[in-house]
Amino acid sequence: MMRSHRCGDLRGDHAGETVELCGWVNSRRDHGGVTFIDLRDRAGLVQVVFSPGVAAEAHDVAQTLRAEFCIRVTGVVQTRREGTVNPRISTGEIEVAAEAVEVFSEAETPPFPIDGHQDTEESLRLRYRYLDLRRNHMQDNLDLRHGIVGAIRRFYDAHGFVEIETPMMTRSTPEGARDYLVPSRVHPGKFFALPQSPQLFKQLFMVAGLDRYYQIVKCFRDEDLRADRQPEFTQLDVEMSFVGVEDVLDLTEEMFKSVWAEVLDVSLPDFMRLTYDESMRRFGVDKPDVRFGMELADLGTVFAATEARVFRSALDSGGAVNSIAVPGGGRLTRKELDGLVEEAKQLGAGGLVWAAVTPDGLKSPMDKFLSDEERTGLVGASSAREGDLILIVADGRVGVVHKVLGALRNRMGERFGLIPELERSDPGAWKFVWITDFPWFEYNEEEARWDPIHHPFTGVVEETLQYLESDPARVVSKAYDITLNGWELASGSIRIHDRVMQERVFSALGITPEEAEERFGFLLRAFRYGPPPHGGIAPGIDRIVALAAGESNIREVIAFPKTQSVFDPLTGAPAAVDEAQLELLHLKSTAPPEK
RNA sequence: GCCCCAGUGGAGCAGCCAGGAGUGCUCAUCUCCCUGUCAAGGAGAAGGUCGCCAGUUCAAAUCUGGUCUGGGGCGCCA
Repeated sequence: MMRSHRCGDLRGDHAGETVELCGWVNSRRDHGGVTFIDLRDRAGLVQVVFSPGVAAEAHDVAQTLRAEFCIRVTGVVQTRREGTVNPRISTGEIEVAAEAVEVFSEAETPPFPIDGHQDTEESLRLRYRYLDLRRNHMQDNLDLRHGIVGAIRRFYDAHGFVEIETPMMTRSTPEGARDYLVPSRVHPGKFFALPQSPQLFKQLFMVAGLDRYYQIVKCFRDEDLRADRQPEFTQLDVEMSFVGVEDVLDLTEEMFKSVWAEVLDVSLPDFMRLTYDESMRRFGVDKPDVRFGMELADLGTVFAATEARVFRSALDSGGAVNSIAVPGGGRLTRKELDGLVEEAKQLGAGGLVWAAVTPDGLKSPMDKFLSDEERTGLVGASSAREGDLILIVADGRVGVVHKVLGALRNRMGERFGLIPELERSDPGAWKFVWITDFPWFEYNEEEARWDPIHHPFTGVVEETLQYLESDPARVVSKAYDITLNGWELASGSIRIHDRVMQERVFSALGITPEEAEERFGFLLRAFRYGPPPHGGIAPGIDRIVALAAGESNIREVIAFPKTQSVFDPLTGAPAAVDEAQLELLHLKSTAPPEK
């Protein structure tokens, strides 16, 4: 070994020891005589002192060192003189008196500072990701990811699960997200698809009797990116046989508790549970951030007899009038209020009615259309206090009302500082919520048909089976999500294991037996051979780690992520390929030539 | 496909609303000084086609249109 210790591991106990350290020059403080180097490795920083009187040769070399040179230092650990201790670094009680230094390699001046005192534009960080990953912060994130993945594996190992790999080159299924395709050289004109999830394979494991399966696996979806979405991402894929909804919920909750205990030393309380309906009614979204209040209020009763046209027509057409009360929102300027109206329109609302609760009563563009009872009822039902701002959305479509107010609630929560800063050691900082009883179907306006909210293999709650053909909106599924602080962390369901039942569902989805055979024939065939009752869940690893790390986007916990336009500034991928390569794959590009 | 924000020496920002010479700040870089600093300090220097293209104007970093890149969001994401 070239080194005896890691820089960041040295402590007072090491005083007197001769050590060999390898690392990068974090900073240099040259006093002409004595020269200090902060040496950095994965474990952290340590101060190295070069004194001309102690080691003249090493001191000469120290003068030539620059940021990010990779070096080895041999020296003696000594406790620092009184008054020179640095409490801001973990090794601050000691320093290393250099006796010799070896320069492994010099470094050009880096394109951005590595010592982590200022943010850098992300595209630059990604182009030089290897330098970005030199930062202790990024290394800590990757280390946390490793720790979480390890804890997950230990948990499932201890519960009798077996990790099995599934193919990366598989068959395209036209539902769901767009696929990434892999052309076949051997089969002209045919394509493999990269998996959006190993869904069908894990169900086949259950048919096979493999009982308890899990896998930590890459999945691929060709959709537009977000802070919590990358085209390739990692899932913890889990499936179990002979279980119902409660069994999966219990075990998964136990898993999260075990990971948080092991990795963050936090003992999580039992997870909150909300049905989908309750979540939508109270928070307007199916991934509620319950770290703050500002819940939606239903004003249907208040405005039951209203003359105000926007409210009247919304209620008459079977829609809803809902509000939120933004604490302290009354201080917004007219311009800011106009901005909110614009935001609401952008989100799909016809408009947004605001009403400020002032000492002189309501101040609102709607005020003249309201009766006294309505004014009182509005403030009361919205739980608004003086100084608050009530935001009201009315629409003939309840879904629009929820969507707009749900989004505004999240934005207002952030803008008005209602979301407490994450205190990672506080069990109360982690608001896990189970969302259950999802509707089975959602209406697809564009295609004028009913689509599954989860996927076509999702089980149906028996009591609602009767509506499968007559009233799809009333069918409840055996699907569930875990959300954490407003992020969807996991999705799962109990599956259909009965072939006849599965065919009935396909039929309700408008999938003919021929189409079903074409797309999922291999699953249906498998289901002829004694499939067990089964179900599972698939938490997103990138999101879990990002939340645990306190990051607001998953790129911070992925070593080599892509930009929002699906580009990797480091490698330049995606890139053009030779005509010959295309020919071999029986492909011809129709893309216009590059400028 | 759509909406919003940003792009100014190597990094991070201010300047833009209200047009008047590339003006400023912090850090980095280079030279010199300095034996206890720790985001060292002091003195000096070098470094920019204000993302790009067009328009308005006597004059554009600044106003207008377009475009590219990055970020946040809507749509999309079974």
